[in-house]
Amino acid sequence: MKGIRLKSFRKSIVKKTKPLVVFLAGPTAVGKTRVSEAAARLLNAEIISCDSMQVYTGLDILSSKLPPALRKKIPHYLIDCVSPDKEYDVSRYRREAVRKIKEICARGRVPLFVGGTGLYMSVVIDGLFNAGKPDEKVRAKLSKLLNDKGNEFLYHYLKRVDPEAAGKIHPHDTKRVIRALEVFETTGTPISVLQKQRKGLARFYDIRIFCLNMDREVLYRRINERVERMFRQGVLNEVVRLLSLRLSKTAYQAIGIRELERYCKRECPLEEAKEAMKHNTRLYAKRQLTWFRKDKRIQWVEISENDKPLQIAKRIVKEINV
RNA sequence: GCCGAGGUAGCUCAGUGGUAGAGCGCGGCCCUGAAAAGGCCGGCGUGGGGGGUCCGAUUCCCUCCCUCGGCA
Repeated sequence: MKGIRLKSFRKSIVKKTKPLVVFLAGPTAVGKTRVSEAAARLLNAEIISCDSMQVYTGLDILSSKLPPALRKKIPHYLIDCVSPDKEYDVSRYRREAVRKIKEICARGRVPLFVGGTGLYMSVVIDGLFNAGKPDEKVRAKLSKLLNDKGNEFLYHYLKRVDPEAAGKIHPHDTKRVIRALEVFETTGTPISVLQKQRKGLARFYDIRIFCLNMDREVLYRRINERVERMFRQGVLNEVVRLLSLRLSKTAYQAIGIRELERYCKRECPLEEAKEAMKHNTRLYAKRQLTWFRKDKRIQWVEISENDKPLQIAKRIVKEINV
């Protein structure tokens, strides 16, 4: 019995010719960050953040970043790499993340992605179709069309040029209708055709995806507590500072900014803004879970609040070695 | 103790003698260059307990329990 187990263990090591890349996902406030430290140590890994808001400098409390002092022992990448007055998007994330993977693997270490932005994760793993940069001019033109003629008109336009994409997009989802039309107008090719042309990393890397999850009620309680903590740490000052800059469209959508902006403009009491932050964060966590649930490659790690980060990390590492 | 108001979804409340809705909350889902964004779908219920009238009660009557307000 022991011999067999040892044999298959050796075999699995020999078989692993592709470099290992690990993803640690999970809804907001589930405890990814604290587990990542322990997991990185056990795996001899370097951490690549997979979070659309932690890329921004200045969104420290809002995005619950690990303080810089605590990031020193293990290298962390793609945190604090862009100013909040700059736009950031999936494409740029993917480019930078793929570069980091190569660098880390070249050093003989393991890239460990940690974060809750599902789209960023999927784009790193499965690739992104190439449609060139977004064209603000075309976008503006299409928005104007939307304003003047309404979403049904825009949707019918899409239905004519790209029925396949139209079939997948709801007429009310104007953001996606516009994007599909933008791609068609700038490239002359329907987005539904381009979307099939993506190259993933699975051929070159041994990719393992883990998603932390816990009882929903406990998670929601933790989210509420986290928001309360943010206020004790001074989110209000942080947001006031951010609002004095010219925030980019992408940075502006972090949960907490619009809510506290309303308070600053005296449009609502502080308590209402705070409750809105809690609520929006809970909805966000729910959407994250829906996204992750869809990906059948994910290995779920059910945890309870009292589990020690090291124990959780050990469970994950054990799964990897199976 | 007496008088009044009321007990319907997780919460606030509508409504009807033919087994019930609304808002919020909650749940599920979609997603490919804005993703902490954007969009779609779902009522999730022993109608306070018991009894009576009626073909039929959440609705009418009686009783008990509970909550709130007033008087003691």
